[in-house]
Amino acid sequence: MLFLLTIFIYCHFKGMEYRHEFEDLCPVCGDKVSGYHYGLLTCESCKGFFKRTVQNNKRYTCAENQHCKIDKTQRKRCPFCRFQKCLNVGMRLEAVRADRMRGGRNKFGPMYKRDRALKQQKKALIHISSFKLEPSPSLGPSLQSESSFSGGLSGLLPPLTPPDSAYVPPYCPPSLGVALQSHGSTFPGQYQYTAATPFSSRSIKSEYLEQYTYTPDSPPGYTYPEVRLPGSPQTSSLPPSTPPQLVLNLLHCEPDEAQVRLKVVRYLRQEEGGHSKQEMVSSFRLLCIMADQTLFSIVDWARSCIFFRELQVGDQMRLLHNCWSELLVLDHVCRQVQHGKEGTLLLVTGEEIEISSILGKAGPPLVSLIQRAQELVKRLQTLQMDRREMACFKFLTLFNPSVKLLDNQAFVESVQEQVNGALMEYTLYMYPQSAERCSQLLLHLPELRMLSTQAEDYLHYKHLSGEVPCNNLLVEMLHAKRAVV
DNA sequence: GTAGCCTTGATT
DNA sequence: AATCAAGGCTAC
Repeated sequence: MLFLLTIFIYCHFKGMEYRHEFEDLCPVCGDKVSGYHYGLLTCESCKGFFKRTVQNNKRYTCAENQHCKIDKTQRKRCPFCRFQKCLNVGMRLEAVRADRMRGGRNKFGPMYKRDRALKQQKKALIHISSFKLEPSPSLGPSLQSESSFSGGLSGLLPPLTPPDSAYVPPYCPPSLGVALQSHGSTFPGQYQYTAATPFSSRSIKSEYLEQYTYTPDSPPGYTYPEVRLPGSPQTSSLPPSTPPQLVLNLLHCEPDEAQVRLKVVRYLRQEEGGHSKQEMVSSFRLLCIMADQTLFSIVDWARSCIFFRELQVGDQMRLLHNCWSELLVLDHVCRQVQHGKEGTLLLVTGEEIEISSILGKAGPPLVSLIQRAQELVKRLQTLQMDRREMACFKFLTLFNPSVKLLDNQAFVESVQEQVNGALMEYTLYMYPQSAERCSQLLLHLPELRMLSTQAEDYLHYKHLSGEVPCNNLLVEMLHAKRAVV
């Protein structure tokens, strides 16, 4: 009986949500919608705000912690957060015309039409079956269905018991357990859209889809390629009309590179300082410390991540034990893809080193590892893999459904599926001219896995010969995995 | 700077 | 001719 009541309440709640969805409320501030503006249905004021911001290249700063609530009454208080929300819900920079031409239509016309039809369809469906738990998957995500609610994504998750943060499995190795449960080490500044970045170095070209970078400190000369040119052939079925919200959310989980860099550099200095000048810290040892610190930041990233933080600590550990080396390799590879300079490697510390200088000193196993990784980097560079796709890769790696003995296997599988779907949708949306882009990207995951296995083997070998510093997370992970397998 | 209303002009 | 999403104008 209680079960039925729960179902009823749940249905009722979902029903309310759907009703909400079709009310004409601005996804940014909740005010009344006045029409499609810059990619989606918004109110007149947010339309104007978005236009002023983009046209005048405005830069705002947030006086709080960049999480200000934006509603009708408070929308004027923090333009930074308002603009961030505009971007988050999917307002399109490229719909603001650089030439300020008035009137006419832009390329979004068909998209608006399609969205209207989709909304109608969905409305009809909900009218017919108002007690259905989930909307028909065949309808696909609506333009604004998820973005209309600040907590929209949690609605996608199955109901879960709250994570039991006090529980530590008996086999829990010390430092990972501590890292997973400590609450003082998260990065305060996660990646956020900043009002300054998208327009800082160039003007917005009307009708061109420019992909803007989210990193405040990405190399100044590096711009992402322009895709979906006006004349580019479209596939027979229209690409999705907005980027899937999930992909945007995944990117938001990314840690602040500058913070990670600072942390690692600080730790390395401390480590170097602890030794006298005579006993210089070996480069391999430094490399281990760097990797170790990177691993800590990866664990920190995972802990604060959407989906992952919903899991119980036991499952969190199992997932991390499974993929730590893959995530480390992926971190390295992604950094190189973004770095984009052939012949040099960009370290997590921000230092740039010549590959030739390493190859000269390193032994054959490390040389092979570096070369193999560089080949992967090259292939991903050719594909021009973007940051959002990289964020998806991290999640696909972390939520590996083949990990055994999980308490919540179904959840991990569902995340894998959701991210996979979102990546597919994202690539279709962003790169409609290459329908097979998603699979082209995914083809590289096995190589990533093989690389990480090779790296683990190398580390294990080095560990056995006593060259890896003790008491680090790296070794702990190495042992944990080998103990299980 | 904000936001409501006005003008414009390609598309239908 | 009607539509409607761009940019413009202006009282606040």
